Amino acid sequence: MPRAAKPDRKADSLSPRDRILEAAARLICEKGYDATSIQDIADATGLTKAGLYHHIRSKESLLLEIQHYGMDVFEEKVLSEVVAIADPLERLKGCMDKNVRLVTEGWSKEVTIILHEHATLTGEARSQINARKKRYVRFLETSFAEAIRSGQIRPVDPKVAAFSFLGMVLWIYKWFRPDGPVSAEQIAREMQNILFGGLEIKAPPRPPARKVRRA
Amino acid sequence: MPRAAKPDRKADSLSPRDRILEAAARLICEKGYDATSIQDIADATGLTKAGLYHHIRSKESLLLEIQHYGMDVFEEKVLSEVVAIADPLERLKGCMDKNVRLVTEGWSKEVTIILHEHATLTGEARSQINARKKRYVRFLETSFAEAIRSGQIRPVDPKVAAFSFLGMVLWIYKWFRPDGPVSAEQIAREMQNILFGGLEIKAPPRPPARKVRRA
Amino acid sequence: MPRAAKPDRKADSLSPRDRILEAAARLICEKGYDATSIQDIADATGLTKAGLYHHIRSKESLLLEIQHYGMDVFEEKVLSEVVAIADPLERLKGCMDKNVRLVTEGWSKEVTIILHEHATLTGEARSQINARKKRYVRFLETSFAEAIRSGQIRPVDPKVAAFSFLGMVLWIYKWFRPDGPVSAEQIAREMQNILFGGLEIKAPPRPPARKVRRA
Amino acid sequence: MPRAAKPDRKADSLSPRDRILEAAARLICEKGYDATSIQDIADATGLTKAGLYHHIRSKESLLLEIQHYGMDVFEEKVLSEVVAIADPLERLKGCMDKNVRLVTEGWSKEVTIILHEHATLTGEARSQINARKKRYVRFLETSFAEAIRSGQIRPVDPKVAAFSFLGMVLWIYKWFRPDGPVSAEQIAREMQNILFGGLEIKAPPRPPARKVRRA
DNA sequence: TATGAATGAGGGTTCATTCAT
DNA sequence: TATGAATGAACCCTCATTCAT
Repeated sequence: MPRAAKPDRKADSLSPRDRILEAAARLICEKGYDATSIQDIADATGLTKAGLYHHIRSKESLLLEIQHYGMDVFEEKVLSEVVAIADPLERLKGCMDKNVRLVTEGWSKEVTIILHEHATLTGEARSQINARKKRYVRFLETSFAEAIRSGQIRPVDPKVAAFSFLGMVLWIYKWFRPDGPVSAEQIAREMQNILFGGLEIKAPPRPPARKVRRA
Repeated sequence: MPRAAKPDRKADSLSPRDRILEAAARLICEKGYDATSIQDIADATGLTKAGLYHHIRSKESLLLEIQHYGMDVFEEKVLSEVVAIADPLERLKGCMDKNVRLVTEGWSKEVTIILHEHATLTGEARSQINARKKRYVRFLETSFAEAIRSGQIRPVDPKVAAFSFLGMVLWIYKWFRPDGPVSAEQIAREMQNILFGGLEIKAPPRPPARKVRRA
Repeated sequence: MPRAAKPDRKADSLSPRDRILEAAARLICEKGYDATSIQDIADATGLTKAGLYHHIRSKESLLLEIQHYGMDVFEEKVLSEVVAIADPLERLKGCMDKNVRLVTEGWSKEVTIILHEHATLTGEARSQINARKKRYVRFLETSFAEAIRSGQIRPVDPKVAAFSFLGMVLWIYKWFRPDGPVSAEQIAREMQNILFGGLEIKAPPRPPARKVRRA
Repeated sequence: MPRAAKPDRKADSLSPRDRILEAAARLICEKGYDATSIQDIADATGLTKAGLYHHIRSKESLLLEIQHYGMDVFEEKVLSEVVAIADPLERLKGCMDKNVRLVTEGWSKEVTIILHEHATLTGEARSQINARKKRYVRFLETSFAEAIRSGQIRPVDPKVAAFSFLGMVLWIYKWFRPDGPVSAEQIAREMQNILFGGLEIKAPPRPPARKVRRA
């Protein structure tokens, strides 16, 4: 399993194991799991097919590992950065910012695979990944519920809110192009604005507003 | 063997052709295009592989036909219902409502396939479908831009707004279960609320502002 | 079986049967027997595959019939024209002339098929055609032997002479193009010249030769 | 499994690759390309179909390789042996001798395939082989033209002469049987005799000879 | 570690032929 | 006669995986 804490001199100094994961992720992301053959991965790593099997147990285990790795990165780059934020609205905004950047900046391969090959794994492997995904959904749901209770955002269904958040953010992998007209920063800013700029109850307004109206 | 003498509520009275499309859509939706074999589809329709080829030209043509059919339904059930709405905000709200219902009520198979197998078709076939998809994106972008110009919603990037809309709505296919805790109606209502209830510039503020300007 | 004695107003007035044979011959000549499907022949005749089977017994029977028909035409246009010639050398020269014309002028399709699909038929069907071919070889051998006995041509092996004759003449189907630089007439004349102009013993030499034998 | 420790006179010591080519050539020669299945070739080599594909790229590539190999052998055993002969008539006679021996002695399989499957290859592969064939035709044409200019043979059309030469010689593959009544040597001798014994202008002898006799 | 060779299973597709209508 | 539908057998080829070396 690739550790994030590494000399990190880029792809050339990686262990064979990591070079395989790297190549597999690239190919599976580009062509899909079924359309990527073991031969493709062997070619991309300069190994023979049989040689490859000294490093991996099976094609499916590769996919599982890539998905776990993607979740590792996600949890490191997104979740762990925001879990400690006490204010639920700030937590959600931070989460959106980090998540947009993850999807748009460099880790899109693994994320794309997790999203696109969501039904390829089966049995235990599938359950493992699904459990990790559900943790994230629940984290979002909980945060939305908190923000509603605290009066920071309007009372909406937390589940629908969480999946709306996810849909907006994860859908990005289907249309974003790094060399396109919209930058990652713009997307992060605009999406925060779109979802929270409206959703959010503009703090002073409401209670005063009521008072004013009553007056 | 299809007997004509039957109550025939649904699938039983279809032409062989349509029964094949129906079965193929179901299987491809469930397992993915690559994981669905011609044998699977033959089994599901009670034909032999060779018999199947009496009705279709190739596996890929099946996928193309399903996707075109999905786009047909989409354009009939969603686009054609809202294009004539003059008010851009109402148009967008109506569009969201119709689209959510399409995704949640019965046509999800074809839509799912269009979304999930977005890179499976190649060449001319792929271009055809992509062109139809892009029409929808542009329709949304344009509507958002109009609504911004008319002052009905806050000034956000129309492209990001359009893809946020799409992400929210289309992502539904990944999590919605008809027998789940959230109904299709709820989703439609809540998502309208989430995206426009916030995005929209609340009416009261504006009139005074206008009056002031006019004054 | 197509009769040669017909109104002969060309392809349009033919019986379905003959239109099938005509189309099959054309296609099999162009693409080969294995590469020509029953569907191809059905398409070319405007029939359905099943309709075709009302007129023919099997694909192989079609090939047999075409080959028999080719042999019919050959015997009518070549053999029957020259068998009665008493002088063996004149007979051979006439035979070459007729044969070259047959191969180059209009009946090349059936002849090509007989030559190219010489191993496609099996069993009884193959034997039938082979028997007819062998008759021709023996006819040539006999004629060469006669011409040698009569002192008209030099003493060569009649079998090799016969197959040389055949090779020269039948090979034409591999290289002749009606719109090419060499006309059918030229070929006929030149090949007579090449084979007999040389082979033939020029008049004067002969008498001495007899004397030698007598001595 | 190829064991190295063996007397190994012929086929047994070949590389798997060559054993495949050998078997394929034999089968394709016997039954034709279309009628020879990959399964046939696999059976003949003791491999499975999938195992076969470890050594070859496709069925068509096998045919191409066989044809190129046939041309290689032809150029080595025929062309290279005679190109250097200065006298054009001697060159043609030598060529006929070598060519007859090639067709009758052991290399007939590949030659037969080149001749019979002349329309099976397509595209680039076909062009490659055709180019090599055409070189030979031009070589013969040129040699005939030279021999005519030098007054060694009577003035005939070089193109027709070249194709007559080819027809005689190549047709052999259709009728020659190693255990038949005519030996390869006989064929070579007789065909030289038939084509050149007559074609050739008996140099000074004839016109003077006549005068002398008359005198 | 590494590999060449091999394989069983299965992929999509085509074929000549049949038969109820 | 004619046909739409169907089929069993075969087609070429690819796959993930294994194993002796």
